[in-house]
Amino acid sequence: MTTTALKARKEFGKTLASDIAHRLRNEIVTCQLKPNESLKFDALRLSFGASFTTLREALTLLVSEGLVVAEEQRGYKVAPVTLEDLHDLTHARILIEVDLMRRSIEKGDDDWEIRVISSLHRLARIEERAPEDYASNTEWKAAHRQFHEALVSASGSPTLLAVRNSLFDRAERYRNLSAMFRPHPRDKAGEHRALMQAAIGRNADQACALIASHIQTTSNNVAKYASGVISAG
Amino acid sequence: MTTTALKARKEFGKTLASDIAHRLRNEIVTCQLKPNESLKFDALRLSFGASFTTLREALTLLVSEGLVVAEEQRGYKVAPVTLEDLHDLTHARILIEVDLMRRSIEKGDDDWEIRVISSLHRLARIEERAPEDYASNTEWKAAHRQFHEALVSASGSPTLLAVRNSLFDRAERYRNLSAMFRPHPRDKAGEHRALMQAAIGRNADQACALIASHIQTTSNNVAKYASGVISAG
DNA sequence: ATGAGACATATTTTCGAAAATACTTAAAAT
DNA sequence: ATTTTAAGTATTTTCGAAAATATGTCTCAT
Repeated sequence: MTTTALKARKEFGKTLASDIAHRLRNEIVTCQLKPNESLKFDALRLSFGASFTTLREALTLLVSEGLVVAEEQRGYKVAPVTLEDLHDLTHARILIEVDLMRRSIEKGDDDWEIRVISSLHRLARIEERAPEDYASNTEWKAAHRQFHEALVSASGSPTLLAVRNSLFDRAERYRNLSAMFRPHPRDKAGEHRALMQAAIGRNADQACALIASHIQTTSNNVAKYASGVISAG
Repeated sequence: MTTTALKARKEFGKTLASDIAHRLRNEIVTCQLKPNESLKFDALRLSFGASFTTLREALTLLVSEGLVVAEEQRGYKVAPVTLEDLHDLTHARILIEVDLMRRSIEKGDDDWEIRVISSLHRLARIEERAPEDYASNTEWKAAHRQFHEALVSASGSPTLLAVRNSLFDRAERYRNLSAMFRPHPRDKAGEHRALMQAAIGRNADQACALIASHIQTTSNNVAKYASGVISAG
C-alpha cells in the first residue's frame, strides 16, 4: 500500500496506535518533546498524521508509563522532570533490578549466557568504533538497553520485567538530559564488563552490588550535571 | 443533567473513559467477567452505554494494569488466571510491599499512625458486625484495601505505590476466586492486628516479616482452594 | 481602578459511521 | 479424503465531526 507522505504509516507495532505511542515515547525520552510541554491534539495530529482518537489511545498508554501526565479535562503534558522524581525512580529501579538480577543468575541457562556475552560484545564494538561521545549515539543506546535487558532476561518474572522496562524508559530521559550538559562522557565500559563477569560467574552477591551501584552512580551524575535544567521538587 | 437510562453516566472519575475503566476493573476483579472471556465491543457497548472509542481507551488502560490482554488485530480478552501468574504476582507483591513497609515505618508521622489505627478499627468493626463470610462483603473488601494502603502510605514513593496498587487489584481477583471455593473463611483479624502493632511500634523487621508471610499465606490458600478453576500454566 | 458576570474562543472529550483486518464457511481441485 | 481458494461474515481499528468543558477577554457596575 503506497500511502501519501501526509498519511501516517505503521513502522513498528502492528496497530497504528501502538506505533504512535512508540514514536511519542521516543520523542519524550530524547527530550525532543520537553518536560512540562503541553501536548495539544492539533499539534500532535499535524506531526503524526493520526486522528484525535488514535492519539488519545497512545497518550493513555504513556500516562500509565509515567512519561505523560493527564490533568483531566485540561489535557495532557509531558511528565515533569524533578530531583524528587529522579530519586524515587532510582530507588524503585534498584529494588527491582537487583531482585531480577539475582534470580536471573539462579535460573539462567546456556542461552542466557550467550545473550549476555553477545550483547556486551556488540556494545564494546560500538564503543571502539566511536570512542568519543558514544552516549548520544542511537546505536549505542539500543545496544546498552539490550545488554541490561539480557542480564535480567532469565528471571522468569513477566510482571517485574514489564515494570522494569517502563522504569528504564523513564530513566533514559534523565540520562539523555545529563548527557546534554556533561563535559565529557563517563566510561561505563569497565562497569559493564565487571557486571557480565559476575553474572556469568554466577556470583550473585557481587553482580547485585554492581548493578545497584551502577544505577546509583548514574543517577548521582544526572543530578550533578542536569540539576540546572531540573525543576525543583 | 438528567440523562436517559440508556446513556452512560459518570459516577467515579471525571472523564467517562476513566469511569468505564473503573467499572470494568471492578467487574473483572470480582469475576463477573470471567478469565479468558473475550471482550467484544458490541457487548460492552450495550452494557456500559459508551462508544467504541471510549471503551477502547478504558481497555488500553486495563491492559497496562495486567487485567486485560490485547491480541493485536484480534481484540481484547480478560487476562487469564494461572498458577504461574499467581506465583509471579506474589513474588512481585512481596518484594515491593516489604520495601514500602520498611520505609513507611521509617518515615511515618503522627497522621500515618492515625490512618493505620483508624483503618484497622473500621475493619474490625465490620468483622464484628458480620462475623461469617465477611470476605465476600464489599464493605469489608474496601476497608481491607484501605488498611493495607494505610500501612505503606508514608513511604513517599509514588512510583512503587502505583505499581503496588495495580498488583493489589490483580491479586484481589485471585482472592475472590479463592473465596468462592473455600469451605470457611480464614481468620485474618489476628494477622492484621499484629501487623498494626509492629508498624506502630516501629519494629520494621517484624512488620516486614509479617506482611511477607501474610501475602504468601494468602497466595498459598488461593492456590489450594482455587486450583480447580485455574488453568494450567 | 477593581471585581463580577457574560460572551467568545480554544481545547478536550465523546460519538457513530466508514475502512481495514481477521475469521468462517463452502466449493473446487488435486 | 485432504488441501487450497474464494467469498462472505464478524470484529476491530481509524477517522473527523459534534458535544462538552475550560480558558481568556471584554463590558459594566461599584
